Amino acid sequence: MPELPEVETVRRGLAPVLEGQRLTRVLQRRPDLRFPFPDKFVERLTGRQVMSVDRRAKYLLVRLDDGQVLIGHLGMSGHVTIFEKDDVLPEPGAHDHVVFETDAGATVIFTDPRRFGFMDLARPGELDSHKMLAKLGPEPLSNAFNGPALAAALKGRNTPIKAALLDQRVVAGLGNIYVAEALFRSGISPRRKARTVQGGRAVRLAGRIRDVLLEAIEAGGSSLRDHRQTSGELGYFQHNFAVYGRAGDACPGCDCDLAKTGGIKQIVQSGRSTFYCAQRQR
DNA sequence: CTTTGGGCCTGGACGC
DNA sequence: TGCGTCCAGGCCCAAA
Repeated sequence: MPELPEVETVRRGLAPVLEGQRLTRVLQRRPDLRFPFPDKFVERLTGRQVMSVDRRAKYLLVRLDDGQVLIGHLGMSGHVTIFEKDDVLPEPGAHDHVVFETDAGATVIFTDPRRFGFMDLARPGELDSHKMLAKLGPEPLSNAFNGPALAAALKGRNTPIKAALLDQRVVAGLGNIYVAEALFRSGISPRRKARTVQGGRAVRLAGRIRDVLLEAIEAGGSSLRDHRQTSGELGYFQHNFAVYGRAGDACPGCDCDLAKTGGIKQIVQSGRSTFYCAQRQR
């Protein structure tokens, strides 16, 4: 489940392969992913030069020389595989949905078994008003995101802080995993009312969100260097989570009696699993 | 306005 | 072994 760090890792893998290159061939192997591909998707991409590969929240933004922007989302199971000029290409898999070739001879294959991902092509000037991007909150690694800004976004919100942090209008790019990890590091219970996360709590939470994302990006970057041909998901797999997926375990640094507390709790909030330590998160 | 819940999609884990 | 069931979850949308 690619969240911001995994998407950033993919971006870093793609940037040197695509930037400055021309897309000589684009293969679209089915009519839709989560949504239908836009009209004339292949025609509008073929021959274009890539100016930059950027990221906004969990979206990849491939800016083209004619002002169009290719928007990509990995969904749950999406990933990208990069092949250099002389690499041997595998037979196409059932879930390899889009293939890009550059004039430098690189091939980029987008694979997504569950098809929760999508691709769209914004026309020049229409990126900011795109339905998926228009309402996004601040980038958590930007200067716009800090304690006071987070406190303001949470003010008056009656939902649990867990649900509020998953709302991409509050902060853009967090998913179920990093919300759990950031709340653990902050000592804040996922069940706490969002509106009560103010002042010092909000400052601490904003800081821990930054920390955990930066650490995960760093882990993804190191794995990327080790596995030149693939990007995405690796950071996720190699990262050690303190609470996510660890129901019943003692949390790191915990000195309380596991037999008494039962360790890390797993509950369901708005239909999703939440993991936390009831002793250290209040 | 806010909040909640359904639906999309497939592979893997699990139970019988 | 083989089948059925459930779960994972990002995001939009409809409904309350």
